[in-house]
Amino acid sequence: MKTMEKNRKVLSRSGMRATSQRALILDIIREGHLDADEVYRRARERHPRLSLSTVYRTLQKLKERGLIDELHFDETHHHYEIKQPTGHHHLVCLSCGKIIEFACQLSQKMKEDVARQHKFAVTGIEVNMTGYCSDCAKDSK
Amino acid sequence: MKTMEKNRKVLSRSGMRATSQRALILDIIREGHLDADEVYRRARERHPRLSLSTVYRTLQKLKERGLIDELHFDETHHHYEIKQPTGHHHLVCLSCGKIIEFACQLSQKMKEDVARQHKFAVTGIEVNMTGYCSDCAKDSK
DNA sequence: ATGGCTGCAAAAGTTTTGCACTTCT
DNA sequence: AGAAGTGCAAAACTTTTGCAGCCAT
Repeated sequence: MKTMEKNRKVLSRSGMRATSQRALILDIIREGHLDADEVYRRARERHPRLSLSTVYRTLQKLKERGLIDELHFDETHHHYEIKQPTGHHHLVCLSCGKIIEFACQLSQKMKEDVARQHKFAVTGIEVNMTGYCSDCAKDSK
Repeated sequence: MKTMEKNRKVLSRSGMRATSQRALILDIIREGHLDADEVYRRARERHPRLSLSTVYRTLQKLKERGLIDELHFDETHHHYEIKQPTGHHHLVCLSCGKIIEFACQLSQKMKEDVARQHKFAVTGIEVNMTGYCSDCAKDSK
């Protein structure tokens, strides 16, 4: 598998040992905005002896090294996504659970405003909106 | 206590039974952006037989009725605050943990942009920034 | 009075940790 | 070889639930 080789290189370049478990987990995170348990279940299909601890430890480490981002939706657990070059934020459909990414030029300005007004050195920003997607077209009034 | 009477009225008006536990919990949430366990600990000082289950059930119900908002910071548990008339968002200092509220006129526009571009009916928005407050003045570069 | 609420205990769900063994470099 | 990573089991932490009795309306 070509992509596995690429994943190993990404890991090495970030100063992490390139194990098969990590390459696999990285591969799976590219599939979407998954939580730890979903990563675990998908990974087990290809590597049945993988443990959930390894998933958690790997997610932690990938986050520290800046290879993935952690998302905090309205739930008791987190979701993860591959770090992307352009900043973006998320919409969560309350009906079907779909997660939609949206680009946002305003959030940059928002950061600057806050930094100026509160003398706050911003290192991260997360914007999450909830609602109903066009497919679900809820008659919520 | 005058404020307890007020809390009971708030509860009744929202169609909830006004119990002493709920009035107390509402009172304590006014103290800040607390998580369930912190609400529990503070509440026990005034009502030692209060159970943690009641705290969770009450927070759940207050959220449903729109009396409080749930915040999702970079943690495995949630925080709560009294619902306020004007929308605002939060800064979390990574050094001292302080939470700063900031008003934001841009988020309204952000919602409108998203609604238009993705045909998404927005019901909620949460903006959280992390960084370092002026007191901590980190030499993070 | 009666339906909702509470406390307690137990369970469920999520994340972390200790340790012996394995793998990467 | 040595350090870092893994699997397993157990623990820790957060939240939910069943149930008998209590309380607000």
